Amino acid sequence: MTNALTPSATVPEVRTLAERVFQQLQDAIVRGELAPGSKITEPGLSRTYGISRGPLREAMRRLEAHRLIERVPHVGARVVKLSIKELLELFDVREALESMAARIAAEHMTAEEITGLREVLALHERQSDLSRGEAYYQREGDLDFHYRIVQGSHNKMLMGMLCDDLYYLVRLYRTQFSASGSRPQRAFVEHHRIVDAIEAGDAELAELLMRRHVSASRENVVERYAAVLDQEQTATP
Amino acid sequence: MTNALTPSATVPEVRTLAERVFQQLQDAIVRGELAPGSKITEPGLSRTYGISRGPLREAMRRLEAHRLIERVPHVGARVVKLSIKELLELFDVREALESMAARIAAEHMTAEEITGLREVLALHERQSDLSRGEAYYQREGDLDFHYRIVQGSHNKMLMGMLCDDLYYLVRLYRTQFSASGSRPQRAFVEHHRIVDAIEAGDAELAELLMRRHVSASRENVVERYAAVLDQEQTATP
DNA sequence: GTCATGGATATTGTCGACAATTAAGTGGTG
DNA sequence: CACCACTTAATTGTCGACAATATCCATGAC
Repeated sequence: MTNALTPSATVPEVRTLAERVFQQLQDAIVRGELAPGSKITEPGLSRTYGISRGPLREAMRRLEAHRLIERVPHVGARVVKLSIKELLELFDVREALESMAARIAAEHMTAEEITGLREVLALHERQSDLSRGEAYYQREGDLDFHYRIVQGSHNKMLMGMLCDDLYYLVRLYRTQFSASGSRPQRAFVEHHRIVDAIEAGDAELAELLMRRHVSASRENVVERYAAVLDQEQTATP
Repeated sequence: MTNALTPSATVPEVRTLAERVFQQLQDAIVRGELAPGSKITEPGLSRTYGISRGPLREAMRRLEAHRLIERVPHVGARVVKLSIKELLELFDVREALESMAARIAAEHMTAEEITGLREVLALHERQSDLSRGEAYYQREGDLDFHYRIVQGSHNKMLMGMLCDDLYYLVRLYRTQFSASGSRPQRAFVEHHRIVDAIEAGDAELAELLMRRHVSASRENVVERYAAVLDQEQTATP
């Protein structure tokens, strides 16, 4: 299976210009090269990527549909900038969808898929031993884990919503809030328990554990955000 | 509040051609005027709606993002045709998202919104008394109810996913599977109980009830589908 | 000094034409 | 009769130019 987390590995089979520039823009936004909240103009991007405005507009439409940019008619487009409120909304949606995905995955995941899931877990454990505190890979690994569970649900609609839309926002939030890897080992334990439940075919438990897992991640964000606010308070009174 | 279920009432403030034709196409698809699975071509639609292909393509991109049409590069686009499998997937997603919406709504819905919700319920009850078996309005009313709860969550991401995307698919499925209103009075009771839970601020209960409500609706679809299959079996052995 | 008004400028929206690709129809051959 | 190659037609992808709209800035009035 190709690693779903590296779409930048240019597949030669990109059929259309609009599609290619869409992926490029998506990548640039998620990586933070296009700053959140910054205005993007059609002539500018047109020059940057060396294409006409036609395909570019289609790419922007797709970005808009994926919630990576926001457009206002006759005004322009800006890279999305998640507020803390919107970030928490994102976590609520994730909690709902991913817990459902875990439930269905527990019922429909194949033995091979479960094996692959365990391998991902082992790989992450090794990486976390080697480069302790190397948050980036941990986080990417975390998303890889969630990725595979969603795909294990074999529910195309779920896969589309989570893998094609929300997970790009999740990665964007990491760059935007510069979220370093927190609560590392605890997340590992939670991941293991979720896989155990899936392997046992215990749909209800898998759902509950995934729900708690996402919820805990959400609470972690809330705490970190509160800490940042508190620090700003004391720093500039 | 404007009725969210009648987007056909042409708002004079449609800023752009692409947006207008997008709404027109969306309406035509949901109403069944464009048959599910039928191929739609750009020159054809361009002539039909009297616009050039530029804005038309943008409208089609939006329709694709909303999962109302499916496109293949260099080949063309077809109106989406839900299989029974995809329909059930849709219900799974609805169950996840709407139960979450009910939970949040129980925590954040204002008194005015709850009053409006009760009025919708009363209206439906009157309509169901008057025109018994008039499934269409019952079903539209059902969606109106769900609509308001999602909006009561004040979660823009949830609202976008459900109201802007999934509910159009739900309406499409009705035309496609010619789903007449089944289990009418039972749904009413469930609706009432959900509102009661929301009004009491009981988030957990509201979530549970909504989950059962959508799940029951899903099971109803499964039964009806099985019945249709069975009928076809006996009819043409 | 502040606010309103007007025009200049840049950006977005729309259009028609050309190029690239696919699907279909036609003819020929084993 | 079936199958394959080629031609042809239609559709999609892409481009550059023009029109419509919003933003910005300067000017003037109160």
